Amino acid sequence: MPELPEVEVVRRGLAEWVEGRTIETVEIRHSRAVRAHLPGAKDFSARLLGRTIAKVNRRGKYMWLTLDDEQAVVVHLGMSGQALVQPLDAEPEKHLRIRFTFTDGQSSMHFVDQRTFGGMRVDELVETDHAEKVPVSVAHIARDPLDENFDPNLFVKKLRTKNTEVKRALLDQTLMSGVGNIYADEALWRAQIHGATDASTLKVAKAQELLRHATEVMTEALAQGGTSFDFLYVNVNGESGYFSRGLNAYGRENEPCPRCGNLIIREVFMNRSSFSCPKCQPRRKSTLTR
DNA sequence: CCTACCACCTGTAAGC
DNA sequence: TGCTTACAGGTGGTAG
Repeated sequence: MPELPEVEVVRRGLAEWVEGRTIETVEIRHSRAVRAHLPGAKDFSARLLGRTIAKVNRRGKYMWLTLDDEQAVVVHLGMSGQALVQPLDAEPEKHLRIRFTFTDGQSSMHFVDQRTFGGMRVDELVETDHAEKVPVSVAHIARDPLDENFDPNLFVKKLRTKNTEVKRALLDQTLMSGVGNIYADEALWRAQIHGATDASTLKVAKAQELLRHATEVMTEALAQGGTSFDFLYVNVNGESGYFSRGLNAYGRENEPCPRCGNLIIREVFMNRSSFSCPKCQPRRKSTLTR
């Protein structure tokens, strides 16, 4: 599951089901799922056996299971990862990559990932601003707009210094995290900005408005359990979210724009699809210097 | 330093 | 019915 709302849905589920539980067994069924753990799969398991999960945290699209003040298990879902809470006797899913059981003998945690772009690693925690600790591999990720210490003015400032297109900047997780292809298109539609607009040409007020829309659309999506087009995007109980019905542009090529009725178009940008309304979000001539 | 590109995978749907 | 091509909620490494 990918963007902030979907990851937060999973984080909440894990917080409910695994916080306070002690890991009894770790089964790695596909080494690629722990490829980011450089000391290897054996070391990964060894570091987890007998450890208790204190808390489940998130920044942007990254989650981590905090073990203590020094260490955490980073969980990244990539394009197709799922974290599921399953009964002990559940049939292994086709793409089950990692399985944890706990000493209470209750349910197990399954990390399922069709495309294996996601994975887990055990990481040291390092201190960031506001005396907060994050895993080393998450330290380069900016705070997301649902983070109480997120600084809107800092984001607006960074956005406006970028010599690139605004959609590319929205997807840059070092400016603000959590936004992916769906919510970038939805925020741009709400703000009536074409994604190819030079980020540096946005007025402060327009940049603030764009940020507000990004925050609002992700908050609304979270309240609906996230966006699911299929069973790849589900919560820890395997249930889909309902926000796909709240999308105004993403995936709606040739459908009328809910605001003006013109047909939504699809364009290829950064080797992926972008959806926009040609009337509400007119493309302007770029002055990007390259 | 900054920005742009694409490889990394598996599965599905559409086109011929 | 195949076979081929395009595409899918992300990102890290690297080339320029």
